[in-house]
Amino acid sequence: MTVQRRNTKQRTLVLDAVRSRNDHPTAEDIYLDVRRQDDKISRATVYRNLRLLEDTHAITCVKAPGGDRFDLRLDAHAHVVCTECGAVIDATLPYDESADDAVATGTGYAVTGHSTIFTGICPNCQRAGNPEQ
Amino acid sequence: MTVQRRNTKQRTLVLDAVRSRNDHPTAEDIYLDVRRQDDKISRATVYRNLRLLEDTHAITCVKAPGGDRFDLRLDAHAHVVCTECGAVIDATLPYDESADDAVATGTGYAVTGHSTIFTGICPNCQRAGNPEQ
DNA sequence: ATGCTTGCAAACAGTTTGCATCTAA
DNA sequence: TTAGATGCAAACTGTTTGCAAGCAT
Repeated sequence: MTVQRRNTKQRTLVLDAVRSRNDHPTAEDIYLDVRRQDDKISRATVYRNLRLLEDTHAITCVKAPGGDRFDLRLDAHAHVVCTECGAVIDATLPYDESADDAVATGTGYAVTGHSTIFTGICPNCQRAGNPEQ
Repeated sequence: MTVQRRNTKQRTLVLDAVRSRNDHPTAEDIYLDVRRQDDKISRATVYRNLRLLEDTHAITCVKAPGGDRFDLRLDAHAHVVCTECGAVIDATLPYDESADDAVATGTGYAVTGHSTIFTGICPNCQRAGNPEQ
């Protein structure tokens, strides 16, 4: 039987915070957002609930360099990270499930999925000018 | 003009250590390997040289959950990570450069590349049995 | 000689954990 | 009532950095 979960005010705040933004916030971003509603909530609670909501499949998590980013979308999809400012957006590219089978066959691993992260420079940072790179 | 680099014993040891294994070692793995040749080398030197060799394109680095893994291969390619034991191997899958253009066009980002990580369970861990997952 | 490199220790970022207290069910 | 959840502080992991001494060029 599955573990019992309780509906605490804090858990709801964290879930709502993730669902209220589509810019792939960090745990710290969520902490700061939630702090505005409840100035007693601790980082530990935010981290614990983000993990728990992830385990529960209520949210997903993008393993980006520099730290995990949280996502209200539940379907597998690729992301693009700006190497200048760290912004993360969804990639306009369909998730290719057939690749999982191909790699499973080729490697012998029991493949459960894959994650693709594109790197580049976002329109804003391109405009802001890039002195020597 | 490009910055001057010196050929120190430590730098050579680190490069050789990465080149002598194809199992995508962590910085700590390399540190331990190199320590066997030079018991005075420090972690800081290993980390500094790994970064420098990466910048120099002498080695590459795989951003895996739990820490960077270093790779003697210089061509872009996908990886498969075992979620049980952390083993990282090369994926049997060609790197798709056309995806970069597609995403650049779709998002407005100046895409420089992408990295794909498959997750799954390696043959060893499958054999070792997986009690309840 | 010059200045890139080293080793050491301390700092750092992101995240997790032990524990006493609190609270949803 | 009681087991899950919280807040706090401390611990932890992976990595970077300041600094004085060392060594490649």
